[in-house]
Amino acid sequence: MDEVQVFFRQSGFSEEIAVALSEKFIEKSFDKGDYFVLEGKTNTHLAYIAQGIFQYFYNKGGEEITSYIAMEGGFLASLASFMSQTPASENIRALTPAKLWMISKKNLDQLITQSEEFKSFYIQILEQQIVCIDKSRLDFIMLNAEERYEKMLCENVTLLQQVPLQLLASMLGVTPRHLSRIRNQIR
Amino acid sequence: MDEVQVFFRQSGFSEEIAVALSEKFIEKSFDKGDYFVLEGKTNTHLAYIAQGIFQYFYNKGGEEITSYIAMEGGFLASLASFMSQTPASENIRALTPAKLWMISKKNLDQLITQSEEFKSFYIQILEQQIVCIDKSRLDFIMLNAEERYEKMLCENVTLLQQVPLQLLASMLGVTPRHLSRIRNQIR
DNA sequence: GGGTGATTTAGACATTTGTCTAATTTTTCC
DNA sequence: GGAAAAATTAGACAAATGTCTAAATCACCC
Repeated sequence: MDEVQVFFRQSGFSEEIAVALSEKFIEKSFDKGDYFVLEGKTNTHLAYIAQGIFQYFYNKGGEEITSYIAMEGGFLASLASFMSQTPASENIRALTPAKLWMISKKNLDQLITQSEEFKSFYIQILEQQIVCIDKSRLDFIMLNAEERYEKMLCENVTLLQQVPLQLLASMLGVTPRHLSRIRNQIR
Repeated sequence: MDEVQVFFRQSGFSEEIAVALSEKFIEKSFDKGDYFVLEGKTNTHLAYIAQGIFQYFYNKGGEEITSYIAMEGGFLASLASFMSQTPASENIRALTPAKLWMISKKNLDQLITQSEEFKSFYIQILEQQIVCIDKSRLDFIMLNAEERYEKMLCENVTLLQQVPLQLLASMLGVTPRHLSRIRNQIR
């Protein structure tokens, strides 16, 4: 569990607290295709992605619609399900072999209650998440598909290299056919 | 400042704490058209909407694009600007005469630091906001314009009654021309 | 209460995006 | 290394949405 400690040390926690925190986390490996969250089941753990890529997706009449792709260094949870401990309406699965540091809702709540410092840390994380999600939402209002693709091109080259285009298309809110047109046009 | 106290009492705080909290809030009235946040200026206060309707909008080459409409009982802030105290990239203004309870970033941080109870309350608010924004973002991926309009119809009748259709169109991510078509089709 | 400006609707046409399909290229796996 | 599956591209046409414009309706103000 060394790496988790290092993470918390780098996030500004003292050695002592970092050790205490890291004890609440469990490390888990995922094969490609393994599910972290399954639609209908409650999302019991929050995770930090130490390695790998995960896909959030919904089932809409048999078709899988990708809503987000999370990568190394990000957090993983079906937010509504985890926060209110109710069945998830989305799925999350590994697109590559992956390694997660997971903490249960119960342990997280305990940490938040017990450690003033961690509580502030959690607020920071929440605030960061809000800003990110809000910006992403805004992109759908302000930009057309081509602009959204170009933004993705700038901000996340790894995504382009490692994730099938059909998933990116779905995440951009267009069909693969149309993404192909967009890519053709840019050239 | 009575109403603010009532609000905090109803949110589960003790009389004593509710009084202390309410002292940090200032009440302010807005005329229709008054700005709460101006693009380029830092959003210094977080507000609770006691009365009125507010429009979030961006300037895109002279055109005003509405990203959100906030109503009575909601919170008001340009999130990224307020949280990191940097210049806002959006505007927020009153669509109707309005009344806000405002708290400065400094006072909010103080409350969060000083009151364990308030800190937890703030986490609750953040978590609620995340879930809301995330759902709204998802609507743009999962639903087409007509479905988004119908959802708005179900969930927020007040919006339909009190906000000009051109603004709703902008918020749905379509032109007024197309919203008119959608409304015509539903009949 | 009537004029003025804002809001809403809608026609005609252009552009964007989706659907269906098939060909081509790439990846995977034994 | 080669067969099978998956991913990517693209043609042809359909549906959705935007642009420009004008008419009709509504709201507001003196």
